[in-house]
Parts: sequence; structure tokens; C-alpha cells
Amino acid sequence: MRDNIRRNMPLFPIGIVTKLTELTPRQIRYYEQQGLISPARTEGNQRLFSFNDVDRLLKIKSWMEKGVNIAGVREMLKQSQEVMEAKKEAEKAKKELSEQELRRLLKRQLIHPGRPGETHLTRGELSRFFRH
DNA sequence: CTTCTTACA
DNA sequence: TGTAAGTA
Repeated sequence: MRDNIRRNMPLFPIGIVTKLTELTPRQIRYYEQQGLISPARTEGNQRLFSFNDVDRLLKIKSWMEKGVNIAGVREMLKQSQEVMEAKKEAEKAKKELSEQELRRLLKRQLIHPGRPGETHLTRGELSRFFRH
């Protein structure tokens, strides 16, 4: 999950992005003006694009080539974002549930240390995590 | 030399 | 969208 940091790192100036996307600087700046992308800026006001920015531009390009206008691209991007957020919440819910189950198991072992067939948490491998 | 903004076609 | 002009 630390990959996103790298993907969002402002790395390339517009000249590189031009070669990467085959878009003209004019088009890229116009898309920014239309709110389709928000590249970072250097102290000298130079645009710096991240990998995500480039991916986004490639998507925009392919959509535009299919006849989608600026407004249409905005909707596509908005929907993509909504889908991503929905997926994140779904995974988040799953993780919370599994953690809850883990806590239940640990609690049962602590409350019923003498149950046959189970290892005591205060003995064996995990005992080093407790003060004696 | 590259990039930026603004303006006009 | 392309291009020219004047900057940074």
C-alpha cells in the first residue's frame, strides 16, 4: 500500500509527459485548465507529473479518441473514483471483521486457559510477551 | 533550451 | 487546437 506514494511522486516535466502520452503540451495544459488533472508544481511554477498523472492522461486520451468530450471525461473520472472508493470500503470492512474474529479467539483462550486440546497463551511461544 | 501564461486565428 | 510573443 506504499506504492501509491511512489505513483503520486511529482517526477516528470511536461516535455517527458508529451513523449509518454503523445499529447501536445497545449492539450495537457488545457486538460488541467478543465480540471481533468492536477499536476504538482515546482518552486518555479513548472508542472511536475506523477505516474498517476500520466496514467490519467492516457485514459483521457483514449476516451477522447473514442469521441468523448471534456464533460464526458469528467464523468468517467468521477465514476472511476467512486468505484475505487467503494472497493476500498469493502476491503476495509473485511479487514475489520477478521480482526474482530481474531480478538474473539484470543479472548476465549484467555478466559478458558484450561480447555483440553488448546495451548495456554501464558506458557509456550507467546509467554515472552507478558511480564512475569 | 524548456516551460509558462496570454491572446488570437 | 495550433501558434506567436514575452517571461522565468
